[in-house]
Amino acid sequence: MPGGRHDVTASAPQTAPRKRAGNGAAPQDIADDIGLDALVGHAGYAVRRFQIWIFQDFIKTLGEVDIRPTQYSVLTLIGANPGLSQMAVAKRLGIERARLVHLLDSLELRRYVKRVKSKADRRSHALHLTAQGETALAKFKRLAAEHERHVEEKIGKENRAQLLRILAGFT
Amino acid sequence: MPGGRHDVTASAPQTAPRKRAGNGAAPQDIADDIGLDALVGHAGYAVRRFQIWIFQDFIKTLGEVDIRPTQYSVLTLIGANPGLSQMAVAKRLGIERARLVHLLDSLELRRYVKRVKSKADRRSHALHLTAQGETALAKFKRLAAEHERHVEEKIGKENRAQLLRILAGFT
DNA sequence: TATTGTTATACTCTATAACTATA
DNA sequence: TATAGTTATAGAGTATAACAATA
Repeated sequence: MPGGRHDVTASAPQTAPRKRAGNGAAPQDIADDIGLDALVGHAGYAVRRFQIWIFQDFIKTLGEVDIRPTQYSVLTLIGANPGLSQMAVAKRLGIERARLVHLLDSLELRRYVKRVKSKADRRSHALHLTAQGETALAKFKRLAAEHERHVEEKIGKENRAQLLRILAGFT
Repeated sequence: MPGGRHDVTASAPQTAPRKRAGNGAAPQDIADDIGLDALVGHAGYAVRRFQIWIFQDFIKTLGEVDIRPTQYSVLTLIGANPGLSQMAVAKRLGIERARLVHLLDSLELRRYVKRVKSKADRRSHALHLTAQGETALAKFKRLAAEHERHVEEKIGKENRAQLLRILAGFT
């Protein structure tokens, strides 16, 4: 990528913000003084930019184990609620059930998850982590916690807590 | 859509939050008591879910004019900075320049934008709104402001302001 | 009839690479 | 040689529709 804003290479800039004051999150590394007009007042714009940054840091931090945010959320949910059906997981995480099929295919191939035929309802599968999946998830959680520290370094501990409080209703 | 969490049909629930206390953003309409475990502590998860909600409300609110968030951001940026090159717009908004080509193709087809050959650098195009584009953008901004009010109703005026402050560095 | 998992298709978005015309 | 715009391709992700097995 040609040195764009999506660059996550420097994960903790915290060292003295330049130009526009702010909280340590410095977007304008290079001098482009282009006004955003109405965009600065739109929550969606800021949220989207932040979400891109945060996902890229997550992907990078968990790069060594090749786990992406959605895969992590699926594994965590199954780990905390063994026996869930695919529909239940899809609904809880807001993933299309058609897409979950492929996500689980790949997680099953990697031996993290197994589909067990449900006896109660023979249409559905009960989802479980394998022993290997449990071990792996523990490591993923440690890396995810590291990613979370990057977020703190980026926006500040207090602001991160505020954010979680404000958005708690959407989880 | 089978009544999922992505449902944006009821845009302003504000009327008495049920179950988990919170700020009016109610995710658990139906009784599924599935624990999220580590996910509740991850800013990225909450931010992603919120971003999906906010974009869907934007798309719905600007549905009558068929303008999506990215198109709106491009039009707004050009409107505020006439003569920008495609590279400048792409960099400022964090869009791949390859993708911007198609975005501009469609906006040019709809007569909102025109590409003018730059005399200074004959490789680049100076981007401008057409008269029609100016008029249309004014309407888009009114609708976007309406969308922004939906956000306020959803998370609260104070929280929205906090959010903008916390994420100001990412715009 | 309705639901679960599945397959398939289309469209959006991201990430690259390569080409052209300029610089 | 480097850059601006373009074209093309591959991979996620989203949104649908339809089908088989089962309820």
